[in-house]
Amino acid sequence: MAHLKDIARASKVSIRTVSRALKGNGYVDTDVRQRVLRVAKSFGYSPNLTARSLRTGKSFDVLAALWHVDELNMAKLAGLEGSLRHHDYQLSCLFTSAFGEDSTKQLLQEILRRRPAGVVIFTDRFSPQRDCYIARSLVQAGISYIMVDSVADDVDSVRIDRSQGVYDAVLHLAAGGRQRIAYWGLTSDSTRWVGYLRAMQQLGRSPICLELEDLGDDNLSWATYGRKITQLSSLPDAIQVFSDSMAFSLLGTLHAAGIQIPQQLAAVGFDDRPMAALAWPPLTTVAQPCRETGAAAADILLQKIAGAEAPPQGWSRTLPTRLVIRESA
Amino acid sequence: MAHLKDIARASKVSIRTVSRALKGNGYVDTDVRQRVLRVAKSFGYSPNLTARSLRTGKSFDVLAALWHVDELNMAKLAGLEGSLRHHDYQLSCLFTSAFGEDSTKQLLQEILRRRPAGVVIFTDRFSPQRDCYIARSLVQAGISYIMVDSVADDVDSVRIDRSQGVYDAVLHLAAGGRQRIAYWGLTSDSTRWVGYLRAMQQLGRSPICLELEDLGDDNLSWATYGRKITQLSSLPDAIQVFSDSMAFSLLGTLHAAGIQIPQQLAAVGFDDRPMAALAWPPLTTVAQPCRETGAAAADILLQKIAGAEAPPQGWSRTLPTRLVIRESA
DNA sequence: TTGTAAGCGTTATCAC
DNA sequence: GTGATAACGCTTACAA
Repeated sequence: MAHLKDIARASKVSIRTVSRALKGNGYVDTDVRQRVLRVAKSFGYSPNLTARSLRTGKSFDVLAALWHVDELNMAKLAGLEGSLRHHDYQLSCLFTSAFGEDSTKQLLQEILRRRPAGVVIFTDRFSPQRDCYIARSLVQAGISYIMVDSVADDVDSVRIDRSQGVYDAVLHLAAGGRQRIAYWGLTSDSTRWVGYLRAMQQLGRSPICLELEDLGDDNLSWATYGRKITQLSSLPDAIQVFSDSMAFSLLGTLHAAGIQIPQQLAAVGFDDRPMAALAWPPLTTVAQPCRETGAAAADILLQKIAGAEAPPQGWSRTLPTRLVIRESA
Repeated sequence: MAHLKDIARASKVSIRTVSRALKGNGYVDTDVRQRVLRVAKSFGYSPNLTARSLRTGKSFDVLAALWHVDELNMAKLAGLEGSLRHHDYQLSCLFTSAFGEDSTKQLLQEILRRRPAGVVIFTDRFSPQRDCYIARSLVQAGISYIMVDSVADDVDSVRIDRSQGVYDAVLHLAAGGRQRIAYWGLTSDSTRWVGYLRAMQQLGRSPICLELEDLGDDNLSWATYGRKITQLSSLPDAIQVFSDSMAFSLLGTLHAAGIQIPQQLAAVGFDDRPMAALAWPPLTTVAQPCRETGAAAADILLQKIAGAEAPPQGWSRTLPTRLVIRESA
């Protein structure tokens, strides 16, 4: 692998001149520049990034830390990497699942050890206090960060407008003539529930929550709940489901109970996992803007790294979802 | 951030001694070592990896290149990262989807530019020639590599014994009393088909292939094919399906056609995606050993990086699948 | 057992 | 415009 020195020798100029010619940041005679560029190309030169980093004190590594190993995060990661690469940054990953006890501390240590230019935290959406702690620690260490999907509102995060997504879906159900639109989900994520309530209020209807009384029992699977739904004395004619996963369970259960979808009951999921298109009937669902989320995270993080001022509304950004209408509703 | 110099000054010894004390590779007086270690700890010292890399000429970056953005690769990636981290290597990612035309060339250029210690190629299982080309290029550039799931047999790759997986599944179906066990899949991946044929031969039965005559038409979705299956004049009583995705389509279709699963027809998928457990009925399927695949890739790659001799049978390794029995078969 | 000094490949300062 | 030369923080011969 060729070095600056080799090119300097071959072009009969000094290293400094080669450096200037290649980066185009100083005055170099046009002829000399041409020659140097040609030689560099013929040598297949590409700078040693390690040396550059050491000298400039700058890193071009962005570290992503992930809790959930799933396809949604994978797509967000892909969007992130594409944007970073476009700006000559590289993406490294850290899967927290491989950490043991005291994983947050270990994660932070590992981050500090690697001295990345910035960090992207893909939160698990269930630990706002942890998010805050991590954010504080990183700020203190002088490392730029952006989170993805944090529900803590005092950290910089790219968020997805889940509330609006559910709102849109419920209005779609109503527009389709559905009268009794229910919600089946978890209270631990309030954003979707809030969107449902807003929509029902907008429609002037009373909310119907399918959260059954013994939901606290973790041993009952979603499928079991689905079966309970089919046994309700009065079935709703539409259900907004928390996630595609739960919607899948429900769909099968409804089929098994002989309930026609969407004729008797419409169902809408959330996430738009690839499987949604393969369900029977193909699942209408609220799509997360995965690639865009990753791209937005890259955009914000690079600005922070560059030392830009935070915009008046802060760094956080909320991206819209997209209702994907298929056959289930 | 503290440097070796700072610790040396504070401990009243030379940089060299600090280095030795911390790495434990030379003779250092016990007292001195204790003191240095204490000071280093109080300073929160951690070595500058960039400087170390530059000096030693070694990189501790492993680069993973991925074609498919899905949860299976994500799990393999997680397994890979965990193992690498355990050996103080870090994992960087490159998603080929973000490359434009001529993506293979671009990918190789990007790999060379970054000078990683090694490369893991997560192939798309459909381009053996490309795999070979990439492998040759990397070897020529002196970069250690390992592939994941390559179907080219002259490259080093961690493979999954899909053939055996399907074989096991078909035998399971037979053990459950199924008489007419069919296979529904793509010919483009022959490994699974071969496993099916082997099993049927072992059972002394004739294979039943559900690949319908107009399978060449890409516009027909899997669901459409599923419907065709329900319309067969004589239905099989078990189907080994190519993938969980296709099995999902099929399951819904069969339900819609009023076919009881597994009573009338048993179905087995392949992959064990998380969704499989949520299907109705929960899908019996052949699980890919994702984390293990990633770990094996790390293991082999690190050996190659260390300059170890290839074992007599070559670097490639084939991992067993695991039959996950749920309710669909 | 410990210290001195050179060097990894780049970038940046300054004088010519 | 261009060229010596120092410096980034670490590792490692070699000397003491």
